[in-house]
Amino acid sequence: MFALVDCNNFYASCERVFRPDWRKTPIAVLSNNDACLIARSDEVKELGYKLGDSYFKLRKQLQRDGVIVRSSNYALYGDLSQRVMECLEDLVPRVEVYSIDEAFLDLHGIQDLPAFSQKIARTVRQWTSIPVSVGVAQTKTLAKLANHLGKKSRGSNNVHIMEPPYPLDQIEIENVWGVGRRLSLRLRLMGIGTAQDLAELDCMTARKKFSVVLERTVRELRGESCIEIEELSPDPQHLMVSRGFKGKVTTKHQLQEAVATYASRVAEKARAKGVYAGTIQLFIRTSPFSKGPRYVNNASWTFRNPCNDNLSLVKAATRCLDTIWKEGYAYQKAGVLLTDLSTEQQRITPLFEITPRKTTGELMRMLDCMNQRYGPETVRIASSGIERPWMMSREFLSPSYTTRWKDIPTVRA
DNA sequence: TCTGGGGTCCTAGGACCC
DNA sequence: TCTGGGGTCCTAGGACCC
Repeated sequence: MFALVDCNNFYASCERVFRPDWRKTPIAVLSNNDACLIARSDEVKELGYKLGDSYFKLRKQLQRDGVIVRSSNYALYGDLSQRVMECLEDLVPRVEVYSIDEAFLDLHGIQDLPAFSQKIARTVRQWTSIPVSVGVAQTKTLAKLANHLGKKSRGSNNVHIMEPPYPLDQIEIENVWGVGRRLSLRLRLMGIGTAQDLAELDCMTARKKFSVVLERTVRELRGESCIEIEELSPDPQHLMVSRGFKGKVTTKHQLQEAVATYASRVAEKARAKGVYAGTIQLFIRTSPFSKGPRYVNNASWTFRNPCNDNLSLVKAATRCLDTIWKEGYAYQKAGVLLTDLSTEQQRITPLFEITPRKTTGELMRMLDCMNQRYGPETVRIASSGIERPWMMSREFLSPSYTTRWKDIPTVRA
């Protein structure tokens, strides 16, 4: 048996952890640049606000409805997520961290599933203050659906154990894990509208007309487990840092600052994951929504010696920018992508290359250490800019209660 | 006034090889 | 004056997920 543990309204719940006075207050969390709604507490959902609604259109309404609005604070959410996952790892031996707010658990051999599932929900709530829902079933796909059903039926303490006969006819095809917008449209045209219909689809047809992925989904819906728990997350294939700007960027100097900032950030990520980049790719673009002239381009640079230090990556990204920069456009976004990643063991160093100076590695270790201790970007490359007017706005940012010394809450007894 | 960010996997099709 | 068959590898693009 598998369980899917899912944090309820995760970002909104995180904002409440250190603000118990907001327990019953409606809370909405905004995307980067405070652009649109990406998370809502139950109260906000009940008020009728939709995911992806743009903030500036709703500002007054939200104010009238007494909704607390927050900018997204990934430092906080990431840290609280880790606490939830550690809590789960304490309860069961095999846990797959599936996303920032979800995990699959292997419940093989557990006798009293209802009692154990309740215990999971209770313990996570007690230890981390984050409410979760638990769905239990025979396959991962079914556990996802069990979770979905559990959330729909209130009062069941957010635990739902699904046993045959599965109530698949109550589930719309769009809610099946692995069936997205395009697939559901195609399936509906074939008269497949519920999870039950999909479970009844012939496996060969699923594979031939669609793909092996859909065939797996069909089998999983029938109770045949095809997707295993993956405890260890494999080494990443790509790493990317991209952001939209606050306002538009029209000068090369400012775009260069952004590119250096993103390249530094992605370098940091690579070091944290212990991987080296074989190739770096830069893209810049104007807004796809604006009426002005459009421009999208990318350039890449392949290293003879795979690397993950800020200096090499910023230098390469800047070179890429030189080749694609064009005057006269209002840039809206840029991104830096690392590919051809290798680990220390896999890393190929050319036979006759001068090995990179040891000091670079040392320098990066010191840099990471200081930035971890005193906050992100305490020490950074000068070309990433000082004032940085293009940097995304986060007007309603809450403190990073758990990851920043100066933000640690004070308790008075 | 705005419209997120970061991943994975699969498939189709072209280049190239014998 | 014609043009098979069977591979591999790579890339781009499309689908999905959160």
